[in-house]
Amino acid sequence: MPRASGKKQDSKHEILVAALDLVRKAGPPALTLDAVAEAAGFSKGGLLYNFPSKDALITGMVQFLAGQFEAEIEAAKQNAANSKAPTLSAMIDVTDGWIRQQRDVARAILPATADKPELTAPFMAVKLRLKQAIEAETTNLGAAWSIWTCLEGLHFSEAHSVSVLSDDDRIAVFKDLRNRLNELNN
Amino acid sequence: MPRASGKKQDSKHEILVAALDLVRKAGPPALTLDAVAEAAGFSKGGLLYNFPSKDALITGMVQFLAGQFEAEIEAAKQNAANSKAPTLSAMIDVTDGWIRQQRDVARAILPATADKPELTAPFMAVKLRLKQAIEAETTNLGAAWSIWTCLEGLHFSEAHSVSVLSDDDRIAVFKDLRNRLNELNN
DNA sequence: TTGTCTGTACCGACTGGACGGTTTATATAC
DNA sequence: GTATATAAACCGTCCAGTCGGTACAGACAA
Repeated sequence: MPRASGKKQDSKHEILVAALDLVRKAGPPALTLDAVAEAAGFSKGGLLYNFPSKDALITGMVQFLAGQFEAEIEAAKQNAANSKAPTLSAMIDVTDGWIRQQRDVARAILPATADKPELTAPFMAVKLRLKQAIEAETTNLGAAWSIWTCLEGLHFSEAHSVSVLSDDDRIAVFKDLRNRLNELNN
Repeated sequence: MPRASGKKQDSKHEILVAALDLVRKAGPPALTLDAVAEAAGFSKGGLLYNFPSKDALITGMVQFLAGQFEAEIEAAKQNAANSKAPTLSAMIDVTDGWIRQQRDVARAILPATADKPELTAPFMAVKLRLKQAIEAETTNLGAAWSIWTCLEGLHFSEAHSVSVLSDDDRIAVFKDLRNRLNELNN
C-alpha cells in the first residue's frame, strides 16, 4: 500500500532530509535503517525500496551534501569574480561557513563513511571538478594545494572534533589563507 | 592460569602490537575482540582481563601511537635545533614520514575513533603539548596555525583515503610548508 | 614440608541485543 | 494487469560483554 499520509512524490529526497536531520540531532550511531525509516515517516520496507541498502542510503546522503557544497561554491564564485582564483576563493568562503553552520552534519556523516571510503565517491567527484577548475586558474599550484590542504585540515579536524585550535586561532588561519590567496593572484 | 605458551610478561604491550598489526593488515572491520584475542594469542577472556572493554583497547592503541608520534617529534627536534621553530619543523618532518610509512595504521585506527572522539584523548594531550611548544617558539601564530592545519589536512585526507592530490602535489605542498616555515623564522 | 588460603592471570562457552536485509501481503496509478 | 510503492513481521548474523571456572605462585601456619 502507499504511505498512510497519501503522498508519493519525491520519497528519496524526504528520506535524505530526514536522515540528515536524524544524525545531526541524535548522532552517528542513530543512523540505523529502522530509525531513519521512522524519522522519515516510512516503513523499513519503504525505505529499502528507495535505497536498497544502507550503503546506498549513505551514498545518497553524501551526494546530497556534495551537491549542496558544490552549489554553494558556484554561488560564492560570483562574489569572487574579480579574484584571479575564484574557485579557491569560493572554497575558502564556503569552508568558513560550513565550519560555522554545518559542522554537526559533517561530524555526523563522517563516521558512517570512515571505514568505507568508496561511499564518499560523490564528494570525490566534486573535489576533482574543483581541482581541475583550480588548475585552470592558477599556475602556482604548490601554493594552491597548500591552501586547499589547509581547508581540508580545518574541515576534518572540526568534523572529527579533534581540533586543538581556538575560534580565534581558526579566524587567524582563515585570515592567513586569504592573504596567501591574494599573493597567489599577483 | 597463565597463558598456554607459558610466558606472562607484558601482556598489554603484546596485545596492542598484535591489534595494530591486525588492523593494518585486515582493515578496520577486523578489529573485533575475538580477532584481536586470536591475533595476540590470547583468549577473549584474557584480552578482556587486560583491557576491560573494547573502548579501553582502542584507547590503548591510540595511546601507543600517540607515544610513538611524540617520541618521533622529540627525535626530529634534534635535527631542527637550528631552526627558530623546531617543534613545527619537527611536525612537518614527522608528518611527512608518517604519510609515507604509517598511513595504513592511521587509516585503520581512524574509523574506530570516528564516532567516539573521546577515545582520541591521548592524542589530544600530545597535540596540546605541541601547541604550547609552538606558542613558546613563535610570535606569528596565525602563520604557525596555518601550517599546523595544513599538516592536519594532509594527515586526515590520507587517513580517510579521500585525497585528490597526487604524490607530486603533496611534495609541492610540503615544499611550500617548509618555505613558509623559513619565512616564519626570519 | 605439607596443607590451606588467596590473589593474579587467563580461558572459552554462552547470552543478549542490535541491526541489515528478506519476505509476504497489499494498495494505487496508469 | 502490470509497474510502482508501502507495510510490518521475521530472520540470521555478528559481536561486545558476562561468567563460572582453571592453573599457578606465593603467603602463612602447624
